[in-house]
Amino acid sequence: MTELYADIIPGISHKELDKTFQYKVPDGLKDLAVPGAFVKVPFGKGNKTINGFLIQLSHEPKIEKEKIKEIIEICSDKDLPESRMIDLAHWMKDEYDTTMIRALKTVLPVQETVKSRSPKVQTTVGIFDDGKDICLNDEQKTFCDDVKADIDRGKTDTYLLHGVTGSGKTLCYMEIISHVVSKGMSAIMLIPEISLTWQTVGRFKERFGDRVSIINSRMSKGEKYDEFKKCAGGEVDVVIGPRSALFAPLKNIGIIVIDEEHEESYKSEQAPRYHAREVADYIAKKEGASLILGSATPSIKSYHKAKNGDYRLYRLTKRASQAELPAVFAEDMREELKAGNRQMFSRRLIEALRIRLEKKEQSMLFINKRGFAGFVSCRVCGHVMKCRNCDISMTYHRGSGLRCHYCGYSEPMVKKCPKCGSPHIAGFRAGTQQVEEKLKTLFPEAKVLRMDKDTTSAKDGHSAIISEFSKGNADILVGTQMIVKGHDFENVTLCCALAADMSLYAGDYRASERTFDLLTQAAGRAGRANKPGEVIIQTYDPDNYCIVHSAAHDYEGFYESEMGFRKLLLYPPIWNMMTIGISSPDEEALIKTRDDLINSEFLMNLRTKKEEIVIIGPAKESVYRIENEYRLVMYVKSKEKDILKEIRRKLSELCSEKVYMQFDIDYK
DNA sequence: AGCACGCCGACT
DNA sequence: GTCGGCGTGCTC
Repeated sequence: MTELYADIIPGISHKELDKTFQYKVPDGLKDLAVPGAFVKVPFGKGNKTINGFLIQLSHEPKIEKEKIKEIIEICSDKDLPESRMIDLAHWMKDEYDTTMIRALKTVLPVQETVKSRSPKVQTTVGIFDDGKDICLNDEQKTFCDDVKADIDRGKTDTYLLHGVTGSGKTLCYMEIISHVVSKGMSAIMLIPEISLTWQTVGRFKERFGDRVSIINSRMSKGEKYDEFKKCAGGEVDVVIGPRSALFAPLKNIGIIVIDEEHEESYKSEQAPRYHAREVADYIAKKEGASLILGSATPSIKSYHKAKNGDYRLYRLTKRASQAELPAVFAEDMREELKAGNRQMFSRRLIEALRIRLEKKEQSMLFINKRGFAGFVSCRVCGHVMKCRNCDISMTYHRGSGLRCHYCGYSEPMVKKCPKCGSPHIAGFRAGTQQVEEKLKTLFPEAKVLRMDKDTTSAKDGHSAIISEFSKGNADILVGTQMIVKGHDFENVTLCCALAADMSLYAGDYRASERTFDLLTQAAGRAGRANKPGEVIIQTYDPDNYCIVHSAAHDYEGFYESEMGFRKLLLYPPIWNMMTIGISSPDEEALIKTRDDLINSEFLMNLRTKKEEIVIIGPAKESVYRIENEYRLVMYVKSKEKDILKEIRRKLSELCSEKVYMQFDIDYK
C-alpha cells in the first residue's frame, strides 16, 4: 500500500505562498481526504498550525520524503468545498489575476471560528397560493415557453430579457424557476441588494416555501455558511441573493438568473475583481445550466451580445399595471439663466411641485452626486479650498464645516480667503442639503425628507426614511441617486433629476450608460396605475444623445448612438480594456516607475502595434493624491484578452514594495 | 504572512 | 560578555 499525499494551499493570502505544499495523509484521515477539504497542517520552522485547503491527492512525493509533514486534522464536513469550486477558483485566479487562496476564499464558504451564532430570524412562510392562476401576457408567455422548451430538450443558452419597468420580469423568473425545480434541478437568482425587498422575498417564499434560501450581504459569515450548508445538503432548491450567491454549492443547477444585469454592484470591488455576469456564464457552461439576464436598461455589452446572436433577445414592452409611460421634459438650464432664473430649480419644476402639493401627491428630487459642486471658492481671486491630503476641492457642510469626500478630513469654514484675504468667500449651493433648504423657503408648508449618506448613516436610517415617505408622511423626498433605485411609491407623480449632467461627465467611458440607466429608473418611479407621471430632467446640454433618448424612452436609439462612440474609441464591447492603477506614497519612486514604463522596450514595441493594441498614459489620475498616495493611471485596449493578460503579467514585474499596481480588465 | 536565523550596537 | 534591533529567506 503506497503512501497517500495531499497538495495543500495554506490559508495565508500572500503571493509567495500561493502554491501547493505536499503533506502526508495519516491512515486515520484517509477517508476524509477529498479535494476541497479544509485541513489543519503544521507549517514553517515553528510548525505553527495553520488552516489550508486540500486541492489534490497523489501517491508520488514531489520532494524528499523526510521533509513531508503530516496533516493534523481534516474538517470532516462532507458539505464543504467540492472540486467544482476549486475549478472555479482556478479559473477566477487566471481571469482576475489574484492568488489561488483569495479566489478560494471568495468561492468557498468559510466556517467562522466564533462558536456562538446569532439565533436565526424566523421568516414567516406564507401558505401556498393554489387558488390564483398565474396569468402571463403574450410576451411573458412566449419568453417562458421558449426557455422551458429549451430546458426540456436539454438545450442551454443565454437569454437577455429586455423588459420595461413594471413589465413583470420577476413573474417570468418565478415561472421558469418553478419549471426547473419541478424537473429536480436547482436555481440561483441574483438581485442587486437594493431591490431585495420584502415583497420579492415574500413572493418567492410563498411559491417555494422553505426550499428557498435568501442571502443578504448583512448576514454574518456564520449565517451565510449555514445557508450554504443547507444548499450542499440538498435542503434548498432556490437561492436568492447578491453576487456572492453564485457560490452557493447547489447540486444540479438548471438555471441562473441575473436580474437588473446592468447594475454595477455585480462587479466586486475587492480582489478578485470578478463580474457576476462573467462568473455566472462560466458556471452555467460548466454545469450545463441556462442563464437569464434581465433588465429595463441592459448593459451595452449584453445588448451588443444579444444583437450579435450570442444571447437570445426577448422583449417585454407592456407595463403590467395599465400605467402609461410618464411625460419627460428636458429643461435647458441655460435658458433659465437667460430668463433671469438663477436658482437651481427650473420654472417648470417649481410649477410642477406647486401642483403636486395642491393635489396632495408626492415628488422626488435627486442630485446625481452627494455634495455636487459644494466647493468653496473666493469670488475675488478664484482660489478654491482644497483638501490638504487629497488635492480635491472640499465640500461645505453645515455644522461640520469643510470636508473632503475622499479621506474624510475636515476643517472649520474659513472666514477670509487664505490666498488674498478677501472676505468674499462662499460655497456654491447645490448639495442635497441646499436643495432641502431651498424647498423650505419656496414651500414653507411642504414636509421635506432628505436621504443621502449623511441622513442614512444612523442605524436603519435608510429604511426609516423610505417607510416615512411611503406612508405619505412627507410631500417631497430629496436625495442622491439612491432614492430612484428600486423603490416604488404609489403616490409619486413627479420625479426630477436636478443636475442630470453631473453623471455624464464622470470621466469614464460608461458615464453615459449609467446616466441613461439613472434617468430611465427615475422615469420608472413617476406615475403608477391611474395617476399619470411627470419627469423633469434639468440639464445644460439638452441635445446630448443620452438626455434626448432617455426623454423619448428610446433604449434602442441610445444603444445605437452609444455604440457609435464605443466603436470610434474602441471601448468595450468593441475591444477589451485594461485599467492599470499605479500608486505610491513616494512620489519620486512613482515618477521613476513611470519613466521606466515609458522607456521600456516592451511598451515601446507594443505601441507600434496600433492595429491590435492601444496604450494611453501612464498619466496622473484626475485626483493625483489621495490620503498621501500619489496615483497614476494607464489604459490598454486590445482586441484579444490574452494579450492584456500577458501585458498584466509583464508589468506586474515592475511592482516594488514602494510602488503598487492594480489591474482591472474590462472584458468585452 | 509569519517566524526563524543572523550579524551589529548599548546595557545589567 | 549578553540582550535585542529588524534585514533576509524559507516555508511541504
